Amino acid sequence: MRSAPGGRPRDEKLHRAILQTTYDLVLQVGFRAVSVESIAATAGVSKATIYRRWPNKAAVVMDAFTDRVGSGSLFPKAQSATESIRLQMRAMARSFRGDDGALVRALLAEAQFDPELARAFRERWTMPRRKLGIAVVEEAIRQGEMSADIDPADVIDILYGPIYYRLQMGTGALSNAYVDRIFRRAMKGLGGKDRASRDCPP
Amino acid sequence: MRSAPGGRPRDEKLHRAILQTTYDLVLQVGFRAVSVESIAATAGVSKATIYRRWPNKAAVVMDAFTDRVGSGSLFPKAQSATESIRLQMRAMARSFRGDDGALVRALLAEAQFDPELARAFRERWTMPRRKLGIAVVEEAIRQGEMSADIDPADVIDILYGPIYYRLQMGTGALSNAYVDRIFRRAMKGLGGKDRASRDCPP
Amino acid sequence: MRSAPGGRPRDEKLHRAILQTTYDLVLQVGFRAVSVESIAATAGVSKATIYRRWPNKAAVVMDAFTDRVGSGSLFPKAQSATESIRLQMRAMARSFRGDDGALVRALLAEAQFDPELARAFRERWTMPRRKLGIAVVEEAIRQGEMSADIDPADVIDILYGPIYYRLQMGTGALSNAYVDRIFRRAMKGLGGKDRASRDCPP
Amino acid sequence: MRSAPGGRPRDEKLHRAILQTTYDLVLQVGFRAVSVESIAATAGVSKATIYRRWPNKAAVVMDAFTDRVGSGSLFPKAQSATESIRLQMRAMARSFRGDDGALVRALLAEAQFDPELARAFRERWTMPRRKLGIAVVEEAIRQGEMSADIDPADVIDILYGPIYYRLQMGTGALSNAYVDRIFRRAMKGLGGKDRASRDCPP
DNA sequence: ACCTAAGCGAGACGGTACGTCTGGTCTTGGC
DNA sequence: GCCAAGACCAGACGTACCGTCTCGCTTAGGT
Repeated sequence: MRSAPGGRPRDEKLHRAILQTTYDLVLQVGFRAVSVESIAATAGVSKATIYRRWPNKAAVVMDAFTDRVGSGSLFPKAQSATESIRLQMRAMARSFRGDDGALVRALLAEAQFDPELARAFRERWTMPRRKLGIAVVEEAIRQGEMSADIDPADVIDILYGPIYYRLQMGTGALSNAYVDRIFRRAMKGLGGKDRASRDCPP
Repeated sequence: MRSAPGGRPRDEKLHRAILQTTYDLVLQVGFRAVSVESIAATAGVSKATIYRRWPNKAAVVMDAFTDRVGSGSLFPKAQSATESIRLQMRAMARSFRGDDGALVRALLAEAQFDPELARAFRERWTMPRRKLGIAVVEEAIRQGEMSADIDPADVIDILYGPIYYRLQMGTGALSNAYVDRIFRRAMKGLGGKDRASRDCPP
Repeated sequence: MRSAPGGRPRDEKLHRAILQTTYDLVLQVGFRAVSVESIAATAGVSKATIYRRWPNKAAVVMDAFTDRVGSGSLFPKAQSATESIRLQMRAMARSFRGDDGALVRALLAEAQFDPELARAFRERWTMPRRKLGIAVVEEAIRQGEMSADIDPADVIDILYGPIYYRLQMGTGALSNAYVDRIFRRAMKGLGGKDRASRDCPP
Repeated sequence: MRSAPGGRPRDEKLHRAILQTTYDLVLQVGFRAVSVESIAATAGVSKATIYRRWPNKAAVVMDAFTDRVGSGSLFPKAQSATESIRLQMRAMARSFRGDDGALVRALLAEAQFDPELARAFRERWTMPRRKLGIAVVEEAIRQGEMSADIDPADVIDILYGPIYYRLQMGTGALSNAYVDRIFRRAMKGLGGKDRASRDCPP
């Protein structure tokens, strides 16, 4: 078994510089207006260096983004699991109101045209968050805060679907009030007075 | 006010031919791969003719799409208002599984980069459906099928958010089963024990 | 029978501007250092406009060159046909000492790597001159100034071959004295005193 | 004389391997299509190793070429000095019809853009051959086969100029017949009537 | 029956970015 | 200290679309 055959290693400083530049550029002028050429020029790097490391602009931006946001401790401690979820929803909405919102919108949009990016977005943004969320939901179920007969993944969809929906549709602000309303309503259910008789078709 | 001094009127056949060609092309090769040039060439029309009528590709595709789907009779008759909503959710999921899904994904994605398209998408796709949906929700409330203290718009977000979420995230299939699960769970609420006894007695 | 189907005609001013710019650039910085990009930038023209009209840099330079030199009245009037040839050889040598020399060297060199350019060079530079030269040689033969049993094409090769040779090899200056020497010697023949007996192998 | 101060000596095997690879590659795909990278890759050598030994591609090819052809025994023995020249012209034409022709064309062409290569080509190809040729011409003059009042260098130009001319212009094949015609005509001179009676009596 | 404004096809144009390629230099770690 | 490997900067390549424009031709209305 012979050792690796040599060759100059990639320059990690460059990596960081490119991602930083990319992040800044995207926020300044928007995803569409950023080009690989502008990233290269701004970062003082040749285009080839970028294409050696990423297949296209979207991949660079994806990296620049996930480098930033990480996948860290997302669910704040709270009195209960459900309360932790509510706070996390608020935190996500808040971040969507800022720079992250623009990036998530752009990346999620671009992913609709680029299967590889879609995969990356799912693996590096969506799924880590879903997994954390599902764990908290399971805890909530264990604590009896949520029904036992529930699929945790559905809970995530019901609670977070509306947030992404507003982010993209622009039907209204992603305010804390909105988040709280959605949360409360989803917890209580939409059904009316005598709902028991109706919402359980045989 | 002077009268129009003559001039040749727009050719309506062309309009239809262009939209038809556009629709077909987008389905064949995808939104990204379609260019105004390819539409013009395929439709046997000059680029100028297209740019005389639409500001850019997205607008043409938007027209081609809404021309097709209309905003017609969306909520099927059913035993109850809530049941009508459920059936409509199923219908939307079904259409999202087909060609419409690809188009809605592409248009919604593109709209993230194009405020004008975003406006058009909202006005011609999102809002008509929301309005119909809200009306049905209001009817449901009147009938006591849904709580009186609810914002109908939130109901729409909670029920449809998850559908768009899956459409774009690709976290799972938009099956009827999924739709039913989301619907039932949203109606019942996510909350646990203390309400479980009322929800679905064995 | 309908007329040509329209379309915007090429802008002739642009054509001239591009060729002029190209010519100037090549003389300033040399063939190799000129790029299509620099031509476009200097001429205030987009790259696409150049590529719409020529397949590559060499073709532009070829055009720029032949546009300049034309294929005009090359053989000056003189007392005799042979004298006309000598004067033309001097004229060519003189032009090779100037800008044309650099261009002919570059184009002939580039043509060694580009069959299409080679064809163009032959058709637009070499052959027109050869044809004129051959006609004058034929006149010389008619006038008894040159042997009757001679292939005029060989005469051109013998007289002009050395000029191109010096142009490219750099073995010496293309002076009038050199041209005259080559001309006189070629006319008289290389053979010595008793050459008749030797240079006609049976 | 100081001893070598340590350090690893250059690997001569590598040198030969690189030149061999280069030669083969150039013949296979042509001078233009060969890059230093392709030579390095094919020879299993790093680019740096090549750039450590030669300044650029042309220099490598130049070496690969002269390594092959040498400057060896060029003028065959013959009955007379002039006949030796004729046979050498044939030999050169034959070699130009083969692989060497392609290489000489490419190198001479490239030399038009690269003064250093031009110098090398002159010193290692052109001048050795010219010197040998001039010596033979001087011998021919001593033997009375050529005029005494002649510059041997001009003889070389007149006889070999046409061969290079055809090699590059592509105005016709470099056949033995062509060579013989040029040789005979140059020996006899192009001039007409008054000398015709002396030249080749029937 | 004109007349005239506009529609139309064709396609040239200035721009801009793409992703690829090569040239020549430099760096790392093994031998 | 040479080597293979290969990262790096620089910058041209030729292509593809964009959205605008100009050119002549055609075609309906208004008079």
